[in-house]
Amino acid sequence: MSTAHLSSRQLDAFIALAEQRSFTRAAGLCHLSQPAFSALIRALEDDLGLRLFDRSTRHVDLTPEGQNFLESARRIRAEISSALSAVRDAATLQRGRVAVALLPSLAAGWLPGVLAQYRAAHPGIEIDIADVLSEPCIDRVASGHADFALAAIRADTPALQAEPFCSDSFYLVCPAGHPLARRRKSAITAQDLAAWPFIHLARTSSVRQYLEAALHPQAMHTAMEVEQLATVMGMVRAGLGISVVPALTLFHFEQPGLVTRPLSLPGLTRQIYLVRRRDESLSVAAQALYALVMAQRP
Amino acid sequence: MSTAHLSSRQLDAFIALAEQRSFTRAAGLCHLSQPAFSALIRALEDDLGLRLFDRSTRHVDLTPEGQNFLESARRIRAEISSALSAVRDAATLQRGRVAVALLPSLAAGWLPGVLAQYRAAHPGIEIDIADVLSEPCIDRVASGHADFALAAIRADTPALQAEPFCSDSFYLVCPAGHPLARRRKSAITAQDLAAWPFIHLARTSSVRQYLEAALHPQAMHTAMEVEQLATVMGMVRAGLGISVVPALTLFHFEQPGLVTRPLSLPGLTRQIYLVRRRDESLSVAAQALYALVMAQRP
DNA sequence: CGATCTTACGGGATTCGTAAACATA
DNA sequence: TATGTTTACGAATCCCGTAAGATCG
Repeated sequence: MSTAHLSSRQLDAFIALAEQRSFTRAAGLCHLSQPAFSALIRALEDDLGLRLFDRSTRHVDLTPEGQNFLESARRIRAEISSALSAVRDAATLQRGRVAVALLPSLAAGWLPGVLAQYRAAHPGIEIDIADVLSEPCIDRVASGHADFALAAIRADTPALQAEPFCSDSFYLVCPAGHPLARRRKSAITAQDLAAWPFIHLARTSSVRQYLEAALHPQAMHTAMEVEQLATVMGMVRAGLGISVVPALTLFHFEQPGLVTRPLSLPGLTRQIYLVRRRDESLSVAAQALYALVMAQRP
Repeated sequence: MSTAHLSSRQLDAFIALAEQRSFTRAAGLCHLSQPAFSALIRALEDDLGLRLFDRSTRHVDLTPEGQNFLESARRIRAEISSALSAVRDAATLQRGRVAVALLPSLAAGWLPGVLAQYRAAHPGIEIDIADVLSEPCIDRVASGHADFALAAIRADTPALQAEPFCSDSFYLVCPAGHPLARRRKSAITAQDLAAWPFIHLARTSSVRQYLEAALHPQAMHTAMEVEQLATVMGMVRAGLGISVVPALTLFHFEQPGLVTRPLSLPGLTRQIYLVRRRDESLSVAAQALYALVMAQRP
């Protein structure tokens, strides 16, 4: 290997001289004095071991080897320029990509406002949202498909790192005019809830698990078990039962004919965590979204 | 445009660090002290405007942007390396191409020995020989298909430049035992030649033109007009006539049953010129062949 | 505590710009 | 002779290596 001391300024100087065919003009383009420019070309030729230009005081022209090198030089400069602008675009958030996985409740109710700000500030960044349950959220972070996740699982492993993001209290949902709707929140107990037909989510949902853990050992009067919160809403509105859902999902229930009431039952608080890969920094685009997400946490 | 002060040493340093994941080891590979290497990486990061590595005292790892840049960096380094070795190979005559146009007589008799030396010295150089008449020789130089030519035309134009290469005297060719074969060369005149049937080359050949100009106004006794010197040889050997050919073509006539005799008739000397493009330097490969050709001129 | 990266700093090489010398049309 | 390149040289800059400081496992 030889002393490859090729700098991009030498490349630029070479190309400028090849195009201008004049040391004086090319030196001007490179913001150099003409003698300094001349030395630069000389150094390049010495490095390469041959003359790239035939020069007389009146004429500057490429040698045959210089012509060959010019093609390579142009290609290299284009590559460098493209790589440099790519990385600078990434640094200045003009280009890039960020991928987030988060719970559907956060994705529908809280996230859109945050993303609107993010997109307004950084319109060039591509955004990938995965609105999935907690477990696939974690999987996406672990596999590298997401930069970070907001999920209800405290995933602290050697590979992953979790920090508390927000806590999500639970609300009673019932038809307007329901007896429980008139109670003060402090007065509602697990037993009160058990007195009415209850619309449950599926056992796989984290909401259901939180709920059962907090109400234990009180058994609920299960009227129905459904998959979607929108279905819960419909059932409650139709008077088929009541339900309890996290605050972050209340946007589903802001409907005429429905009433929501905060609950304060011991242990009935869902914790949301922000999960990312341990010992791996976020991309600039992800970092910016991370900062915004933390600033706008519910 | 920003200050693109990207040097190939920075590229090498970046790639080395990305591969080694250790400043100390990478610095060693780059023949730098570790602090100097560290400064190099810092300067690169400052230029680009973002961090390429996450470093703790125990761990060095690429940032997401660093990973993207690594691909570009590897591609750029490969391009640079390839361009550099190409131009250095050209400078050291390990690769390249040279194209020469020259008269068939020179190509058959004199050139092979020269080319054998050239190829032995520079086996990597591709050689293109055009063994054509003078006019196409000049055309090839003018059109850039040949680096230089050896031809019988003094082609001094604004674009072309000719220098005398060698002079080619003429020889009588006749069957062994022919009366002229016993003469002393000084004694042979144009009239002597005119007394015998003469095998001519075509009027388009430069040999014929030289011959007619030198013998003028003596009219020859034309027995036949053929295109190829080998045909002339056959005809003369068969006793159909005599002929006069340049010394450089005598290898055609070194045959049993034939005799050659130098002629010294006034003006009967063919001048060969080396023709090249004016104000354009020869490639290194062509320069080397040029030097050899001049050193070995007949 | 040990290995490793960063900071501090003095010396040396590189490179710049001005000015004079040189070359060609 | 005029334009444009090269050479000469003092000065500013950049870069390297040694040594001390900081940090993480």
